[in-house]
Amino acid sequence: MRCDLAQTLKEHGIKPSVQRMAVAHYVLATDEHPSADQVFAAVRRTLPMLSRATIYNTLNLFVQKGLLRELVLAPGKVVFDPKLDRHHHFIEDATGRIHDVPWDAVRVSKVDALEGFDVREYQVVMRGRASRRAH
Amino acid sequence: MRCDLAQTLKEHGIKPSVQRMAVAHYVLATDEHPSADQVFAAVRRTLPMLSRATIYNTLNLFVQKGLLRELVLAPGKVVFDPKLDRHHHFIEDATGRIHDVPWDAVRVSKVDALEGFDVREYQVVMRGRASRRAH
DNA sequence: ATGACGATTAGACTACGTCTAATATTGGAA
DNA sequence: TTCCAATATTAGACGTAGTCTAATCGTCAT
Repeated sequence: MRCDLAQTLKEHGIKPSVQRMAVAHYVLATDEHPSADQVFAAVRRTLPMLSRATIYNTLNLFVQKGLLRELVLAPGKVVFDPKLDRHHHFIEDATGRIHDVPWDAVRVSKVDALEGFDVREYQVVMRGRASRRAH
Repeated sequence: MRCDLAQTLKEHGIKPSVQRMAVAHYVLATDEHPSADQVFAAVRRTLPMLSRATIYNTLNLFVQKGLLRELVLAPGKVVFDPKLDRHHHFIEDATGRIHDVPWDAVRVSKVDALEGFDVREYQVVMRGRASRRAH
């Protein structure tokens, strides 16, 4: 996977660089939904001179190029999600923790027939308690 | 409607006050999805000494008491929505404008059967272009 | 009237994100 | 290889949304 990273970036029209590789390495590998600051902290461990501006530039570039999705699910919580496959999201009331919900776990119908709207993408956002083991 | 405002607040366990009435009057009447600052600006026109802290206190109180819903639909855009009936949301890519989508316009199934999650509420968030007249 | 409690106020403060100007890196052309 | 232009990165200043604090004000029950 490591050696494919540069390739993955190029496929999305992103010129690879040390910093971008490091960000991609972290953010594409994790199961978490990290915030910009979490990414900053994590990548900084391997690249201590990394600047805050670069993190934001890079994350925004990735979003723009379709490599990441930007999720805004709770006040003050912007979070990034590797855009591998479509899925929905479940947010725990108590902790704010975000879980992925498989695309097929719920079914949404009639979205395409929406009068007056041309839906490019959609997702279901659910809130509540995690009733069993944390997924 | 005007004279019921105090009653509405009390029904939600909120002690009425001049400031709270003014905020409620604006935020429950509008069709917009105003941000905290929009509410601040609007209510200030009638109550010029109103402080920023009061707006946030009041809006958060209303949310906590179930009178409003807090929507976080785009980065940096927290927005308030009178919690009258359930509905979904459609966000225009170009403008960020938020439209209500009637609850019955799409159908979501299987939400209650979600393994491991106890869903308290959910909504569908859609993004795309408004294809005809702005709803 | 008085005292206690809650609401409101102004303004300092924090956190997240953007902008700017200067420097460093890259890739291509000679 | 050397040079140039274009792009990426950096540090730190800046902007903005929202929170916190301490003091003041209002309300209500006694």
